[in-house]
Amino acid sequence: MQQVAAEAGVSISTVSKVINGRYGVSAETVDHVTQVIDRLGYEASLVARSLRNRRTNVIGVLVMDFEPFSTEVLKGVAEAIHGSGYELIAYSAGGHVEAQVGWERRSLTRLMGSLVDGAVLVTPTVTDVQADGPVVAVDPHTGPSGLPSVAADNLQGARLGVEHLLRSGHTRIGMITGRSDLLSAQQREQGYREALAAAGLRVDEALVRPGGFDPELAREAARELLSHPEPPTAIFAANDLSALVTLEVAAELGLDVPRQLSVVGFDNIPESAVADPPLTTVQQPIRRMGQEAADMLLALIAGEAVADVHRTLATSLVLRASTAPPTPAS
Amino acid sequence: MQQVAAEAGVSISTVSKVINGRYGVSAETVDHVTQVIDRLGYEASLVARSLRNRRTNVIGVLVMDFEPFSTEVLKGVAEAIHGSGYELIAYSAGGHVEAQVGWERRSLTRLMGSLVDGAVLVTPTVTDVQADGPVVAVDPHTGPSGLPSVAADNLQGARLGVEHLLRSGHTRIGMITGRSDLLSAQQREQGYREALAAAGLRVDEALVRPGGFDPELAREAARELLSHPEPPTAIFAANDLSALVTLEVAAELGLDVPRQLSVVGFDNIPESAVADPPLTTVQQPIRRMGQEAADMLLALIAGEAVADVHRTLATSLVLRASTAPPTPAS
DNA sequence: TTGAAAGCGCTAACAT
DNA sequence: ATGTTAGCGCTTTCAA
Repeated sequence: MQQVAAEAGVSISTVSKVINGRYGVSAETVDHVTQVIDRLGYEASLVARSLRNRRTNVIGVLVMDFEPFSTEVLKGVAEAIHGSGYELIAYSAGGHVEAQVGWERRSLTRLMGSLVDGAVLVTPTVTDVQADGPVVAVDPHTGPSGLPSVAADNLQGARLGVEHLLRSGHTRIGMITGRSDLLSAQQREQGYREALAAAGLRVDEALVRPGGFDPELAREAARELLSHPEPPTAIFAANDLSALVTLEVAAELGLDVPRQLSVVGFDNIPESAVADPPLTTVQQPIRRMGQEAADMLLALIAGEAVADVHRTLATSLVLRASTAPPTPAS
Repeated sequence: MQQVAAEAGVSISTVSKVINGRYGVSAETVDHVTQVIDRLGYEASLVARSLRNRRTNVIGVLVMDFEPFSTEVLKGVAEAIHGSGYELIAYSAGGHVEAQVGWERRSLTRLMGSLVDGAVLVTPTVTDVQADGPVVAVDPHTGPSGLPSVAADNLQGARLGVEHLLRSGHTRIGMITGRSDLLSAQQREQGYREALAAAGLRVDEALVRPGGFDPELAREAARELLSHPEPPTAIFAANDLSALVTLEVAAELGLDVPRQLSVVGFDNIPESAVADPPLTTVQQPIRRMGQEAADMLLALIAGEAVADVHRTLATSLVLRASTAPPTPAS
């Protein structure tokens, strides 16, 4: 900015006024300074500007790490932001081990109040944060709390998946559960139990094994289920990763999917479509979640009243080739 | 920071010293201040710190928009950054129309020199930028120029795709080309021509139609090719989007793919795996490109000499169901 | 060992 | 219409 001022032969503040379109500058000066700016390819430093201004016109997406889920949310947010005049910054503290716990609060204090006018927090574990600006949580791990939030309907999704199996004629349906400290996992298990109950079926606790959203734990759980003296004819996994592992275990044991075993997952990650066989799964509308969160955030920033601060988006069943009616013979 | 200082009964500068582990503070004071910091959940503002320091320990990924390609690069960069101690910021000016041209320079001047120590520029059109820090371009549209860059081997990829068709026995192979102002598109066309030439085949210019990487143009091109009096038995499309459109046109015309027409795409976007039929295509190692770019950037920031500043990564053929030998009858 | 003061690039209130 | 000055939150001399 100094360069521009020197080059144009005016003061720094005049340049600032030109850039920000403030009154009190002659049209002539505006022209001249504008030309110099263009010639030098100057653009105000986002940082310096943020430090001085309360408003930055930037919204932030704070993530623990850039993985498939968070980047999908990011795409949704970007779509919703288009044409709003806002810029977008996605921030990850880098996923180092020490940064694990409390990354939400840390990231928030680092960016909010400067740099960003509001933030979307993706899959936070802690939601009792307070920041000096609007914050919307996407898929909070501990459920809707103080923070406005957008999440998928895990309960309904799980019922969808299990009901599909029930309709196919399965009655002995096992489940590989998720991380018990996460609300999403609890709800998926609850949906499983509710669907069975609604069908008048009793839950055989021996068929509910912990998978912890973890491939190795899930592998163990799948082995246990399939080596049960009276094994299930279908397995509902709390996430696709666990379902994919179940597919592998079934292959190891020489079980034909879907003829001898049906498998339903949850998430619909890209890998599921190209699995062998392609996985039938419950899809979360991740992009939509990002869009809704961004819409909500924009409204919050604009000071508008937001009616439903805890939104739940419907999930849907994606039918592929890992499910079929049970074979009477088996 | 004022709060912390007040709470701890010390000066602001002492707090700063504690945070940055500077010498000249008693162990006792360090302990006390650290406790207060933890209790208040304080974290230094990234912005204020950037403004003062030359070094920020943050690297930036600058994109025009958050779409599938750029987010895939982002994932690769994130992987490479893990454990390096760097934080990651991805920035998009928002994709508004006025920001279209020259977004690379603008973003760069906005963020570099403050906020980020170095940047990865994704698919820039302009590469003659100069910033006061290292910059690496991923898949620059105009080819390797001044900027260090990482790109896929478009030439080799195109040959791979066309050679697959040739090996299957096709001799009448059409092409839907890409945006002629983009190097990647030019190279893909060149690869097509070279592969045919290497097979001793002459290129029938009537079978090379412009698709511009645009669905509508591509649709038109596909229609022209397939309504040719002597239509090709196979089509190589410059990108998956065009190939997918070609599949649609073939279906409209009642052509069976791959029995009556083989189609090969380029990119391997997720949609291609679930197309009908699943598309055989040339895959770009997008994640790897992000990783390589990040590795290079890190080395550049560390002041290390980087031998190969223009890297080209090999592409590979993904065989799916849209190709087959030509039917002698047709 | 600690604190006071200057300054990073910018904007806004104020003075000319 | 233009320039001067203070200060955003932080780090870093430098002095106490």
